[in-house]
Amino acid sequence: MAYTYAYPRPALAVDCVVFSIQSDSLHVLLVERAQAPYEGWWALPGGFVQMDESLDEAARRELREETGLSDVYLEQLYTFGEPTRDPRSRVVSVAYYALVKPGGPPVRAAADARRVEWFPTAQLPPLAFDHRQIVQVAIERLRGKVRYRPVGFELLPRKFTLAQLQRLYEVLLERPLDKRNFRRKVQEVLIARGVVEELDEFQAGVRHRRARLYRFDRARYRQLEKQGFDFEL
Amino acid sequence: MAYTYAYPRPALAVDCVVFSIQSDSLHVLLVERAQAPYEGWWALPGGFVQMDESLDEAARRELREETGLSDVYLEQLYTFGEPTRDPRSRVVSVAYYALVKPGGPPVRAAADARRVEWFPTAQLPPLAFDHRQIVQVAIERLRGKVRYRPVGFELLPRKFTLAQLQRLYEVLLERPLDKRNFRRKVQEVLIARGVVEELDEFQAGVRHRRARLYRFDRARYRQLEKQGFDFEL
DNA sequence: TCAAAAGTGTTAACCATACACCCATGC
DNA sequence: GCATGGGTGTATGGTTAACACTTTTGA
Repeated sequence: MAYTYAYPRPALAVDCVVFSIQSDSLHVLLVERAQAPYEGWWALPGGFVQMDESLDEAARRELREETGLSDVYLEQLYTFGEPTRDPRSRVVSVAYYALVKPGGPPVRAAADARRVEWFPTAQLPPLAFDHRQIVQVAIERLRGKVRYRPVGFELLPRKFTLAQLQRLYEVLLERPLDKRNFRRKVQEVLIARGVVEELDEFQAGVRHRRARLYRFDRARYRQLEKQGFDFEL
Repeated sequence: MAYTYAYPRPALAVDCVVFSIQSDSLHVLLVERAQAPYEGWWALPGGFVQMDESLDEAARRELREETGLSDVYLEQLYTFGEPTRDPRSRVVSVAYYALVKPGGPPVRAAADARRVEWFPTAQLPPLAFDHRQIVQVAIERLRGKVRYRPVGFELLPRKFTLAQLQRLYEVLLERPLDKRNFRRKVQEVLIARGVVEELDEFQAGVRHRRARLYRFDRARYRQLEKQGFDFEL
């Protein structure tokens, strides 16, 4: 089958910058390309948009097909369209970033991906196309967003301790936070307003005092967000 | 001439939400479409991306062709790609927003545009496609951005008074600001650091005390931005 | 001389920051 | 019993917010 148009069209792709936290540092998921161009190079998971799916759907589909991931937090990042960003031909790519919670099923390579692996953002291998730049933009966006929106919870397990939450913020903001001030803030802006729920459950099996567990209430947050809820660490 | 591909491709367009301030309220520039679909409807200026131009270039070209505007502040907004957003066929649109200073050459209709007109954001006519939604997203982005980046200056004349600057912020933030507190803040965060330059010039021809004029130093801001300059009203 | 907007300081409330010790648990 | 991280309150300095009158100009 072939498709013919009166004017030339760029190809349209999506690419995903998938973040997770591992051993207290920010990681990105990369796939090793099985095909030219850049065969054998590491790249962002992604691929071409199909005619009957939205851009968000395309991003989710490609993620599922190439890495096995589903149920992630996904948000559009930026659209990259320099005429020469793909050596073959004009390809415009709508980039997304995704946040994944630890403890889900492990990633597995499939489709066009030979291998799939998590890399710490501080030590990325050379990347195909302009993917290095895309990762850079995604990191900046994430760091900016976390200051005024509670996206960080998407990087934690469903039930988490306040120490985990604090470490997450320290990793993302790249500065140490005071434990007591952090807890007071979380208490008054998140717990008091019901965005974070204090559970009657505790850690188990640790060789020190067990920490209380908490849960993020996304529905409650959405509700407050509409009323102009001003989040700030 | 015809162009043939092995797989179908969405068409790729750009659309621009052009903002200006007029009589103390935020306006958007719309064009009346000269062609189907939505012939006779108001729409955002925009059009299809050509193969040899970047997305930014496409946005600037379309703005120039349809409205005569050039030399505007332009920034990518979001990419809209619902499969049914265009009734003819699949069209993905990379939306931009632009800020224009008052007092430039007047806009003029050309190319596919029958008329060009400024509308206050509070009273927009029915818009073609999903352009109403795009405008909505652009307004939210602008309101958010102005809180932590000095984009507002792109909506003021090159030389402006502090009262104009304050009115601008009041329009964008939708709340009144205290004159003395506002001036102190501008003094210590912008003037003291050289981002805004105090001129030895004053308004003329007003029937009250003449206000001092100021100028935004974009180069100076760029320089500080790299060093992690924390702007905040 | 009047109307209209420019320009200018002080005080009180609030918020952010810095800081140190006891508690519970598993080994 | 000791090592490990969990959990808790207060005092200080800095920032924000509220507030009113005098000045300059053109008509």
